[in-house]
Amino acid sequence: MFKKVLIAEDMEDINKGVHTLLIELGILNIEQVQYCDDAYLKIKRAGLDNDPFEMIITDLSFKADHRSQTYPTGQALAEKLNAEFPELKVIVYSVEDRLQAVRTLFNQHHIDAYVCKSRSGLKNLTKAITEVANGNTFLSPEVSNAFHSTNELEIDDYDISLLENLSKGLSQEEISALYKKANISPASLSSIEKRLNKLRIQFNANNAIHLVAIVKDLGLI
Amino acid sequence: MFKKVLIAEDMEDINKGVHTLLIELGILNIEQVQYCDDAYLKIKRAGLDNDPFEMIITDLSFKADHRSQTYPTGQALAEKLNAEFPELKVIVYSVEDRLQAVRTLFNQHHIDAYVCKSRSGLKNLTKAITEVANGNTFLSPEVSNAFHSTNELEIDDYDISLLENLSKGLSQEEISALYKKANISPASLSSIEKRLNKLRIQFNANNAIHLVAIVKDLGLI
DNA sequence: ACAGTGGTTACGGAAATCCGTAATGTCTTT
DNA sequence: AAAGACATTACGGATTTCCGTAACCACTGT
Repeated sequence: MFKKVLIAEDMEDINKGVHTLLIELGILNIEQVQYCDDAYLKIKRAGLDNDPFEMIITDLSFKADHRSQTYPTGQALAEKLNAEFPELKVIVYSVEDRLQAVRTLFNQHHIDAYVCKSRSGLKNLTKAITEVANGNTFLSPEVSNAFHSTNELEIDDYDISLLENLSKGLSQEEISALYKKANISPASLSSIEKRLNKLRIQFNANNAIHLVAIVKDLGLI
Repeated sequence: MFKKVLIAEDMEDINKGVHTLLIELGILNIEQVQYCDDAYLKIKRAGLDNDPFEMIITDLSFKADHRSQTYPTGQALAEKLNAEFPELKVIVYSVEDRLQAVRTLFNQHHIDAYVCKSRSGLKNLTKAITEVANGNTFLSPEVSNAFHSTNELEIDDYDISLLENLSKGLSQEEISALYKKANISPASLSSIEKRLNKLRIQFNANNAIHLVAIVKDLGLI
């Protein structure tokens, strides 16, 4: 089991809950921070002191306040940690249950576990910690279908970009002009229309507004 | 100070945090539930037993699971409690910081305090409890401008309903037909167009898609 | 009673979307 | 080189959204 663990979480009460859990698991050295930047600094410091953290449990969303942050979200922190401290184990503990977000965390930033805060959040967190301690990964049941799922796999980056531009208020014609300038391949208005039509069918959307609302709810954009 | 208090909150760790706070405040009789329906039943029961709760601290959002609920959200619970137990004090303790939601909770459902879960959530909750115990109301600083504020005051429930229907994929004409059937007052296509135009200006949106994307990001819908 | 204000409705034209069809282009297979 | 599959583009028409103007109420205040 781990000996030295860091908790990053901006709500003090949850912080307390996770803290007691770690104590019950027999982890001796536990530190807590309420900002991602502090988390990074503590990990950096510990590394320099040759007494590195073995694991971090972090939330995803941190409410912004007066202090401006280099790493405003757990996502940004995870990315940085993966780049600089690849051996550090990372568990994300968040209310978010958007499959796309979970996928990128695992695939791009190589986190070791993702646990959804929910009624049985602490139970799952316990499982996650023991799994990670054994060198495995862990995925909360709420988002377990993030990977071995059949659906929505055929939506590529082009689709995402299309949806993002739509949600930014560009008309289809403006998007066409933009893609022509940027040399992005299907750039004609006609192709864009066709692609959006495909997406509408795929997501059972009545119109473009509906489509954007749906994919925003799914966390695709 | 209160003697008998109920906590409704679906995440066990936060539940624990609030619980310890209440103990520190010297409140003897504390009960907890993880579902709004259970909260209602407990309060009902206590009323029949002539030993009613004096206060409830409730979250707003409860994750849905297998059990189907009559009151799926804290909002629905607050509405029911205000109608049936008007003397019961209600404190809402939630991460939500949407001003419109806070306003309706105070104006329609007559809650006594609204506290945002945040870094200083427990501190504010303490304040809220003492204020409510003295017969006052309390509002977290994060949402204190929900009332004496200049901004976004002119977005009412009608606007919200409009945006929601838009995001559900209804065309403006369909919304018009719907409102005519439901006897909702500005029901003509023309009025709906005009209202949406106002909202677009207010939110600096280029078109309806953009508008829906923005208000979804803001959490208005 | 009267003008003024603000909200609802009506209408019309420009622009954007939705949707089907068809032409062109590109690449693979034989 | 020819044929077939597939993506991209082009075009036309129906529908919807966008936006200005104006008529029609209801309500206010001097």
